[in-house]
Amino acid sequence: MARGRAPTVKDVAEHAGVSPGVVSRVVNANGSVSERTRKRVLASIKALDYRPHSAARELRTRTTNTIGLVLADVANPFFAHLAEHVVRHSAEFGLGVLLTTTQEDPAMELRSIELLMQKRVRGVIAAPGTGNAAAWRHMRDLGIDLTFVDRVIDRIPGIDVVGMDNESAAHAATTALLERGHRRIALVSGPSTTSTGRERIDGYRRALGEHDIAENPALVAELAFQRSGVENAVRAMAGLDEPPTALVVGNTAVSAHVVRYLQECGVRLPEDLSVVVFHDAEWAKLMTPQITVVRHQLDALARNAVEMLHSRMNSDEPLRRREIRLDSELVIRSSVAAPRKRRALLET
Amino acid sequence: MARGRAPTVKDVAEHAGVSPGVVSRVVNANGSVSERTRKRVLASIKALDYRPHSAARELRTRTTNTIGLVLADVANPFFAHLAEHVVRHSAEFGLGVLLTTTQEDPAMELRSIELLMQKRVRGVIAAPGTGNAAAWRHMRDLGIDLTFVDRVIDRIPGIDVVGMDNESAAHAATTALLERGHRRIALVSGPSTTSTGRERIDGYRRALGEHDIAENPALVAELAFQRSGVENAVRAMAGLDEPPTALVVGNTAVSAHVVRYLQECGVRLPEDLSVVVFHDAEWAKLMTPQITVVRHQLDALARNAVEMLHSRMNSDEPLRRREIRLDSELVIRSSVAAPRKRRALLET
DNA sequence: TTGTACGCGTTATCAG
DNA sequence: CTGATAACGCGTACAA
Repeated sequence: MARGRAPTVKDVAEHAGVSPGVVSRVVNANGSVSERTRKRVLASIKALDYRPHSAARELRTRTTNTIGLVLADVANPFFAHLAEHVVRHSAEFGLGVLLTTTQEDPAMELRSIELLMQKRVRGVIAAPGTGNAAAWRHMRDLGIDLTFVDRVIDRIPGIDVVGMDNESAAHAATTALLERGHRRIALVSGPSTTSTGRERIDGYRRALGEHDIAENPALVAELAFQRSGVENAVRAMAGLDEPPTALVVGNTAVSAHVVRYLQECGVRLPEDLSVVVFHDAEWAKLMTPQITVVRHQLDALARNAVEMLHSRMNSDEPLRRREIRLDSELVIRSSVAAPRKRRALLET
Repeated sequence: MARGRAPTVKDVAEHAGVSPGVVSRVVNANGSVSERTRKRVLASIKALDYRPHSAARELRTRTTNTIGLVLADVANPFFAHLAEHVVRHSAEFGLGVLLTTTQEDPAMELRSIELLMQKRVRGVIAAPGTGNAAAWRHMRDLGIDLTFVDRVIDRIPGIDVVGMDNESAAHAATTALLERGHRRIALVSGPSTTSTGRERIDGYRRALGEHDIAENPALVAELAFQRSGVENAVRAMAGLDEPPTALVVGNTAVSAHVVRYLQECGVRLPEDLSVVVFHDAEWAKLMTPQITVVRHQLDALARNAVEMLHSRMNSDEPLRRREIRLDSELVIRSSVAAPRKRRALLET
């Protein structure tokens, strides 16, 4: 719908009987201007409902107050909370957030990157997927500051990272199960092509090793971040001659599906299976039994990401690459118990 | 971090031995250009890694491919899913999405509006709160196309709306309970200052009326979209001489808290209380019993919103205001049953 | 303290 | 089919 053109500095200047330069100085609290004319200009601005044109300003100053946020799937409660916090903290810095979603699809991620580069965003916060290392590096080389959250692509140096200490978290979760007497502990994790997947598997392994338990490959399932594959993986593990007595789910994208499928199969928690899940989603505390979770500091994660990006954006010095790892907390709930007598997990 | 300036049309033109205008025509598939030079220009673009500068283009063409999305709280699963779908469908149209969050705070909403106006976004999709009717109207008057989702501010004509048929949904939910023999049905809804709150209360009332039941004000709680107030409201209703035997929760922001508090109080579902909740969140099907829900067509909601906005953006004709109401589906699960013998709901 | 003039990168117009 | 030129709205040196 076409409307009358929005007022410009020129209009304001005319209305106030000054020159455009003066108006600019007023709105940007830049150069000096007499109090009298300042008042007059301010009045004209209000009178005309003047609003500086972002694009023009960006063009002239060669900078924006917009950042990009690239996540896999905002419908995933983990990313949803992360997004909410990032948006809130960005607003505190006066930064707008251009949100983009990839569905874990490298092609979509590439399109996101391309969009953000055209928009010349000032910086980007991203939970990177796999396969676009070159594109991310390119982005950084072009001067767009970059902060990775949650995940790392360790092939790319010079990019700040803020994530969780996944190794320790997985270690703690596994150890808690071991200490309750479990010996056959299964792990459903994300792909080991992602940093989070790798780190969580590492922590799991370390815990097993410390208890002199040989790792059983059949008990480790690397699932893509999609619903498909969940049922097969669960059935495969449950159908083993010696099925697991405990399960750690380190893949937030599928954890609800895993738990739901266990329910559907009639697996009783924690009698038949003890369960620990990464991320303290809403449902964890609503279920019966309440699910033991690894609780992340999502707000701190977001705050650090925004702050790191912001500081980097405002310093010409290419600071050394920083990496922050936040501790997670193991919240024991009733889905964890000592193993019971051996029996088949599923009636097949 | 300062980097060498990005290449411009001028650079590309030089490199290809043509004029800037030709380059522009090539990238925009606009005017006509000989195949030979087109190839050459394309090669130069690739060679220099040229990317059109969004801001410059916006300045010149007086238009953007960015829209705003204003929601209350992306951490709320309802809005999270909505956001995901909006972002995805927008991407299909080549639209970037500037996400903003208000926490149901009018002041934050106003800041969002201001940000989006400065950015001169092409259009906005918003679930508007209360108290900024004038600002929204102003935005529309300035030529920014507007589509409201989920909620309506009916004081503002000329703005497209796509929402759910809340009245029917609440009516259906209430009726399902009535038909199972419930007579004392409670309702926890959002503030009646919001359209969704009002409509859901209306539907609830109509259902009661059709069954010749007088409305009991003590059984209707209008809760703000915040956690606080949940416990008091629940306790107040449970403490009545004649406590409700069924409950409809029409406020997605607090529904999980309501259910959790009921659990904590030892209220058994559905024996002590039948429950229906708006929005089919992840946890509804994970709980024991599984919760009966009103399931919305969130993807259709988002798709319609984006499509309406897109069509409006691309037609100079100020089309008549359109309003779309999507049906919701009542998904009966085991949290609903016939009322049992009367007993106190809480041991006080 | 204020005004002027130029350039940011792009596209539309108009001659050639 | 191509090239030159102006203008989009703003900030900023520099001159007044």
